[in-house]
This record gives sequence, C-alpha cells and structure tokens, in this order.
Amino acid sequence: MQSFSSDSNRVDVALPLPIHRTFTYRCEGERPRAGARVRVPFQRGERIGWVVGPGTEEPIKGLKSVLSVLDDEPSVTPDILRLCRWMSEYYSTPLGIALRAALPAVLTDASTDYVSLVRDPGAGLRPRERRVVDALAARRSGAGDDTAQRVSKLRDALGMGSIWPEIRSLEARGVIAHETVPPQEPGVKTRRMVRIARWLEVLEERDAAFGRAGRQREAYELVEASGGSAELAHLIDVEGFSRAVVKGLESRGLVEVFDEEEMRDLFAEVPKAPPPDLVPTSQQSAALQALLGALDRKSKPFLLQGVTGSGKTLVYIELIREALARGRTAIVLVPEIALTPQTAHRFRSHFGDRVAVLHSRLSDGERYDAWRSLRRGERRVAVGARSALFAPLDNLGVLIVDEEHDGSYKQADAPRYHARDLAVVRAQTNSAVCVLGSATPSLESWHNATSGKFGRLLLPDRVGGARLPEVRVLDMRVRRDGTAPAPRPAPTDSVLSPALVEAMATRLRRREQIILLQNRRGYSSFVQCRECGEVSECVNCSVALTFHKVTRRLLCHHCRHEEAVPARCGRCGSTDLGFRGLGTEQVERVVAETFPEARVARMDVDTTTGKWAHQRILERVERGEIDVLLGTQMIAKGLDFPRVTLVGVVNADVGLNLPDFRASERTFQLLSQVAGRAGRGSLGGEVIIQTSLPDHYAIRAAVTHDYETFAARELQERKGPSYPPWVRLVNVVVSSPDRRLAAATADDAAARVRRRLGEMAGDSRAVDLVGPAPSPIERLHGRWRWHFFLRSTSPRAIGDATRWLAEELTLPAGDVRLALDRDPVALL
DNA sequence: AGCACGCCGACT
DNA sequence: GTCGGCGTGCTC
Repeated sequence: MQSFSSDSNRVDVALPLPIHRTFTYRCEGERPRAGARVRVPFQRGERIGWVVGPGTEEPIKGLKSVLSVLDDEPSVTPDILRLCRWMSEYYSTPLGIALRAALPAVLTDASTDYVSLVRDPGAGLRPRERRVVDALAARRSGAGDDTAQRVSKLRDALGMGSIWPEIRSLEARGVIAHETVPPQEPGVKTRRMVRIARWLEVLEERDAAFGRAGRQREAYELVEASGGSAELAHLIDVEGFSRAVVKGLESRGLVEVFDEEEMRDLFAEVPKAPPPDLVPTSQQSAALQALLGALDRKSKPFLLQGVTGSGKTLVYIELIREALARGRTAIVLVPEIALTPQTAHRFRSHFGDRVAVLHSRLSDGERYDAWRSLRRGERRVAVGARSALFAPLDNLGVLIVDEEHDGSYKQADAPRYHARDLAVVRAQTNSAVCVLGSATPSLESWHNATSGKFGRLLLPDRVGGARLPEVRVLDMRVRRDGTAPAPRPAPTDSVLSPALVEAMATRLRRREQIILLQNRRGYSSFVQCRECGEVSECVNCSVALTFHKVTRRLLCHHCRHEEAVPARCGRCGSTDLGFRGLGTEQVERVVAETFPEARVARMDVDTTTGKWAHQRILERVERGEIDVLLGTQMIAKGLDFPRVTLVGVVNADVGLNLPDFRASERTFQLLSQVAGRAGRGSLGGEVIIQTSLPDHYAIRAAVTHDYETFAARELQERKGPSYPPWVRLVNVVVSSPDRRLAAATADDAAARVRRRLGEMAGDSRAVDLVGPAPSPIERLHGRWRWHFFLRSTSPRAIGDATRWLAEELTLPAGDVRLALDRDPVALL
C-alpha cells in the first residue's frame, strides 16, 4: 500500500545552490505543500530547500527521500513563490537562490559539520590524513580549550580539495570525532563600544585636556565625529589606535567602554502622543483620490513625483490607512540610508503596533521575529529597505517605493534584482496599488510615466507655502585671464570659497545649522608624485588609494586594503609626493580651522560603523548640538531639520566624470536631494554649489530645480550611444586573479554568444553585443575584470540570450567567474 | 558550490 | 606502486 503510492508522492525541491535546476525527492508521508521548507540529502550531506511543486513521474536513478518537513505552514507563500519564479526567470538566477534572498537568513541555514581531534596516533597516517590531523592539532594549541573545527573552514584553510574521504577514514579509526550540528537560534550579539563620557566643547578646554597626547586626542575626536560613540574593535583594528590610547582616555574619564546591549532599539520606540491630523493640500488630495480609486480595481503603477518637502509621506500614510481599513496590508520600501528612526517613528505614530520595521541593524533573530509577526498577520505594514519587498503579507493592498530612483534598490550580488522593478511585478500579481515616489525619478520610471505605462501624479509645491531654496553656483575654476575668482587662491579657499565662508559665518551667527556635502571620504583621494605623475594604487584593485589622516595610512575604498604612505615614488623614487583630491576629513579640518567655535559632525562610512552611530549623529543635530553637519551622500537623503538654512556643496564635480552612463543622472539627483535639505522650516534657506563645471546641464538643472529639462536633455544624451531607458542592458563580467584568463574567457564567451545570437531565430537577432573590454575598474578585490554588454530593445530577446549564457555556457578550468547583471545601475 | 573520479607527472 | 595536482561532470 505504502509502496504503491510512494512513487507518486514526489516533490520538486529548489536548493539554494548555483545550479539552474530543481531536484526531485520522494516523500514518505503526506506530500508537503509548495513553499514548505524541507531537509533533504544532497551529495554527501544534507541541505535545506523548498518544495516548489510535484516531482516528475519519470524514473530517476538514485532517487532520495525527504528527511523531514520543516514548516507546518509553508514559509513561502504562494505570492512570494510566484514572485521568486519571476525573479529567477528574469535575472537568470536559480530559483533556490531567489528564495533564499526572499527569506530571513535563519530559515535557510543548513547544519554545520564539526570535527575535533581525539588522539594523534603518531604513525600510520597517509599524507593527506596527516595534514588534516596536524591542522586540527595546530588549532588546538592556538585556540586553547575548544578543539572542534568547522569542516568547511578546515577545508578552505588546507586548500587540498575535499577532505571528506580523510574525515571518514580518520573517524572510523577513532582518531577524530565528527559531529553535525543543526542550525541554532541566533543569539543577540554584543559589541564593545567606546563612548564620550565628558564632552569637551571649547577648543581651549580641549587643548588643556590633551596637551601632547596627540593619539588620544585623535581617538577622542574620531569618537566625537562618530556621534559620541564608536565600536572598540573599529578603533583598534581599522583606525589603528592602540589599546593604551583608549585605556588612557578611559582612566581620565573622557570616554567609557560599554556593551552594546545597553542600547535600546531606537526603531522600536512608539510615540506616546498620537500625531496631529494634518490636512492634505489640494495637490495631496488629488493624488490621494487617484490612488484610492486604484485600490478598488487593477491599475497601472503610479509615479508620484513631488519636490522635496511636498509631503509625499502624507499621501503614503493616508493611502495605507484606507487600505488597512479595507482589511488589506501594505509594504513601504525606503532606501537603507533613509531608514532612520524618524522614518520608522512617522509610520509608527500613525499605525502603532501594526508596523514592522525591517532595518539593517536587526540581528538575525530580531529579523526573524519581525518576519513571523508579519507572516502570522499580527503586523500588517512592513517598512524597510530592499528586502522588505518580500514581506510575507497576505492580501497586499499597497506597495510603495519611496525615492524610487535610489541605486540601493539594486542588489549588488546574486541575485542581482531591482526591488523597484520587482515591486511593480508583485503589486501587479497581488492587485495592489504600486506607488513609486521621487522628486527626481529615474529615467526609466520617467520614461514609463511619459509613455503611459505608468500613471503620473504630481506634487509640484512644498507644503505650508515653503519655497524651494535659492541655489547659487560658484565657479571654482582658476581663470588665467585674471578675472574672478582670484588667480591664486589661498589653499583653504580652494576648499571653501570666500562666498561660502561668508554665508556660513552669517548662518552660524544666527545660530542656524549648515549641511556641507563632499561626496568623497578620507582626507585626500590620492597621492601623486609631482615628478612623474605616478598615483599610488591598491595592490588588489585598479583604483587610487585614499589618504586617511586619522590613521596616517592609505586605504582602498573597494577592498579595504591598507598600507603606509610611501616615502618616495614607487616609479621614479622622487620624494616629492603630493596629496591631491579632497575628502571629508580634509574639509572637516578646513571648517574647524575657519570656524574654531563651530561644532562640526562628520558623517561618512568611517564615522558610522557602530550600530547606532548614524543615528547618534543625527540626534545631536536634531538637539541643536551640532552647527555644521558634514558628510558624503549619506547626508543627502531624507533628513528633515528645520534649522538647516544653508546647504553647501563643496565640490559638485565629484562623480560627474565617472565612466558610467548614469554619472549625470546621479549628480543631478544628489544635488537636488541635498538642496532639498535646506529651508524646510520657516527660516527659509539657500544652497551654494561649488563646481568647475558650472555650465553642465546636470548642475544647471539642479540650480533651477527643473527636473523635466534635465530629463529631456538626459534622454537625448542616451539616445545616441543607446543606453537605458531606450534599450535593455545586461552587463556580463568575467573575473579572475589571472589577467590573461579573464581577458581570454571574456573573448571566448563573447564569441560564443555572438555565434549563438546568429543561430537564434526571430527577434533574438535584435540583441547585440558590445565589447568585450576591460571593466572601468579593471582590477577589484584581487581579480582582473573584463566585461561586455548585451543590448536590446526586446526584453524577451535579451532575456533568452541571458538565460542561455547563464545555463549553457561552460567556463574553462581555473578560477574564473562569470557574473550577469541584468538592468545594471552601476557599471563600476 | 562542492564532491568524486580520472588522468597526469613526480617521487619513493 | 603512491601521492598530490588539477580538469570534468554531476548533484534527485
């Protein structure tokens, strides 16, 4: 009876492996539903996968059985499964990889194998066995008490291929013990943190406190610039301070060391007072009416284009309120950097405990808790970055993508999905209203809106009658003809022009706040030999090393490689090395020297490594403890401080000349966004942009707040060389530590694709191949990179070609990898 | 990805 | 003969 039905009781299982197919298993009991996780034997070991359908009835040699079903209720809902199928197809990624990206990490952890040494028999071991035993013994003496080693780590450390035959043989003879540990519930991790115990606000007080203790002062100021606390490990390992420096600060009561656990979850705070009921403006009402109408029937996605400060969030909130009233649910996607406690607070104040905030600082366990509360229906609104798109909500009514143009919606590694594009897909299959909001829409969305594929809603004015800030451009070119500005500016004038200094002085006098944008971190962006022009480059990546003054070292911003500043040029031996290019650290110094009394906070990835570092800086700005907030692009998004009346862009040209077809678009968006930080309160505001390219259309359009003129020009610019949105692109990147292998593989792959495109019928010929060529960053993380593009106006044709490439192309032997990036947002 | 198998040259 | 270093093909 059992044997009679067992063969028809088969399931198709997707595994999170880079294999473009599923596997069929027999199951003994009742067949689990699609979307349920199962533990299955795979090769020599076991894996966790998802049931995605009934298995084939065809005979299979060596058919295995499901070991156990892990979900009573499938962890993947039918909606999410359908979305992942679409994702797998569109991005040519294995279904299991797509599913893994859609679920909290704890649900996909397989078991881990450990081995430990029992006794060393001395003789009688074969050479490979000897090496395994020696490695285990070495670890024992090094680590002390615990001898259990993770098998995967041991294998990587030994670099001798699979060590399973050795493990089995050694275990059989009692030399080692082997244990398979199932995935455990993640605990909350703790980190040692350093925070300021005594604030030294005045310069004289600071000089007196530190005297000649220069390193202590540097460490103190770094912690200060990080918003008042920083991770101890970061100070020591990354910034290079010794423990003695921190100890010294601690013993003098200037800082204290504590455990991160003490920090409350700033995102969890629920406000006591309900928010005031704001009255929508007529523009907001009109947009809202259109969106509410769409709740009742299937509709196109909407592009909600509203200038900064026009109150898009109010529209979102009212739309969600109505959806909840109708028993439906909502997802709000925001860029990671804009997902601050203020954002969370805003939604919590309206919807209270019905909101789950999925932010990046959640531990795996917290993330899983949030996910389960959504799955059970206890929470009905998910607010989060990219991956919140996969929130397991039933009866989805509203899907909002705020700041839809933001590049962080594109995942940088496999599966390289674009959350905004998937949002459109999910909303469509769930009959939910999809709202893409932005002040500066991506050219893709703009194109879709003007061609009628998306509905278009406008919020052209700021609420409360506030005006967009006045924007001034300062030409920073040094003129040969002697006209303004002066031919030989003082060194600091080349950082902050006299006009900007004057504007800052005025604002500081009035106790107003200033935001300064310099979209490049570090002190100097590169070190160049004045004799021969040689620039110090990273040994792993073909990019210039950035000089960091705090650590007095050169740092690679891609792979974090670090080295000392060379005494002489590596090529010609000259000692005349110049520090060129301007980073936030140097701007900070110039500001401190120009305005010694000003309280400056620097915000970039170097000062925001701790769990709440980012937040602490913003809190200090909010409380008025900071006069000048200086930072990279991370200060451009979503901040709303009414006392900020001046925004200065130190150098608007950073990024404009990158070899990327989106360079102009990104510059325009960045300038528009940061300009939007000024004058959000009743005080009004002004923006000053320093640039050497005052006539560039991206900068001119930012000055006049004129998106449409920018978009029209940019669309024109993209027509000639055929870039999106006129065509679809796939970036194919071949990488290898061996330069010639990377180049040869790219050549070969391109040749095969060309041949294949010629053979394919119909509109597959509509795909053309551009390249191959070295990638703009030719070397990254120690790998040489070559790339080529597939380009087509036909999504189907380019999809077919991409799938063929992903599934059929065999790579030559050796360490070569092929990465496919469909609809890339960054080519670097 | 990660495993086993098979073929090679090199060493004992 | 034995060992280790890859290249190749497969994983239910």
